[in-house]
Amino acid sequence: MTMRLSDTVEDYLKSIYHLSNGEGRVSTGQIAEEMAVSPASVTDMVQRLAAESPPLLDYLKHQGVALTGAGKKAALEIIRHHRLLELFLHEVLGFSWDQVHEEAERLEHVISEEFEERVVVVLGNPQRGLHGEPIPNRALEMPEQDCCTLRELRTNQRGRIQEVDDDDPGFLRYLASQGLVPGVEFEVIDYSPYDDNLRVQIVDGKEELVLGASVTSQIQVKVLE
Amino acid sequence: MTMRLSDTVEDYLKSIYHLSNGEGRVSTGQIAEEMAVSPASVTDMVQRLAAESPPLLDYLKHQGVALTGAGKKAALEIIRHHRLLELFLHEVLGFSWDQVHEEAERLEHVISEEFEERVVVVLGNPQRGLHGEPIPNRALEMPEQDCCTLRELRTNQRGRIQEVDDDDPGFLRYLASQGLVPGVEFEVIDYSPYDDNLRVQIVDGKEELVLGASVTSQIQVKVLE
DNA sequence: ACAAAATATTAGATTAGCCTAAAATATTAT
DNA sequence: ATAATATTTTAGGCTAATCTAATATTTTGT
Repeated sequence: MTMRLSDTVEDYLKSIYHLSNGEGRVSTGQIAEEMAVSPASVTDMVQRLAAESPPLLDYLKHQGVALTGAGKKAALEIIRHHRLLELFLHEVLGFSWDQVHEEAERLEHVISEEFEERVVVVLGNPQRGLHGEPIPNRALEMPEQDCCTLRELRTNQRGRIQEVDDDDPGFLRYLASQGLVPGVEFEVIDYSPYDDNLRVQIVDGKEELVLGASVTSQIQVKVLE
Repeated sequence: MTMRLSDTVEDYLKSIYHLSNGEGRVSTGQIAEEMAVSPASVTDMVQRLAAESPPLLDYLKHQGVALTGAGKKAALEIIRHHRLLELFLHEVLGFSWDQVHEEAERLEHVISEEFEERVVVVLGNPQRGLHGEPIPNRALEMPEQDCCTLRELRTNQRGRIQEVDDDDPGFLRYLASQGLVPGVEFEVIDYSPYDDNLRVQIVDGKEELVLGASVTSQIQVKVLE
């Protein structure tokens, strides 16, 4: 009896997916942090979701939770909605890339499968979202990704930006202003071990950029060569 | 302190608007019927809404409720969303005229003013919805309507269909199949006082149509001449 | 290995929105 | 005018989602 999930439950599943990348266990504390609710609320909720039939979470006291198959499906459905909506809001309604997240965050819970499918048709069945995120396919399978964070690269490594975090408008405007958008290729000129700064040269770009760890850890890249 | 209204509250205000046409008082029983909840739930809710500051309803025990200025504004905002969305879903995403209502019913509560405004731009600031309903303007004023129900017309009167009820997909498909869509002109050939049937000839249409009261009372028309 | 610190869980409350059953008030029909 | 019927309101309860405060468990540092 797969009941309609509340917006709140969908948000929990989505957060857990993001924290675990769909695989391992995550602590209730991490979830509380991510969702800005008290740890007690999280414990309560994860116990309820683990008690559903079928269970959406696998919960072990003091050992955190993992998504079950059903929980992962539900999370991917919402993530698919979110990414399709962000693209739709940009392409069809002209929202800027820093505005789309907030709007999609509300719409993702209420659109029908009919709406989803019509958006897919209008957009031409896109494989990646506005910020480079892979879009789960109709069968709710997430495409395999071969990436790491820019933070992990070192001097002389080259790469291509695959994906950037979509939830902070100010950060997104900053990235756009620096030309740090998905698809762009670059080379790491220098790594500074003390502050974790990277000096980066964008291919065809003008000056080099110096990027701190809080920036480089929010950019997913594919290493070239 | 005009707090964000819940979806439920918005639905109550919308129902009250529809039952009262924005003006008079409506009984708690009517609201309960319209919203498919118990009369006790309605009493509870209307008392809360009348106690808000500013009050959204004017409530007198055993005498029903009327929308206040604030309540009417809130209702019209949702109605504007609904009608713009129906048109958008049809024009941009290709939903059929009987599918749009259900989808708009959910979306109307979550779209931002930004979304609303971008839809207005894409649609060219439309004055009427997909089913002929007037769309409240940006200042949330409802255009004056000069209409009555088809049911009130009699033999030899001519008219133009202005608006049809949007909430029953089956009814809408029936109307479309009979050519009874907004803008169409017709003449009443005969009125039958016993069953309230009307014989109607559509201008440029083939055969006459015989329409029962449950159909004619859901069609708004403008009398011609 | 054990005390201190950090993290997680339980217990007890609150709020919104709904319900049913009982009581109060209006309306209608004779 | 009053009894019978309708409608409306009150009273008491339920569930989902949250909170704070108190307790329990795990992890860490010496």
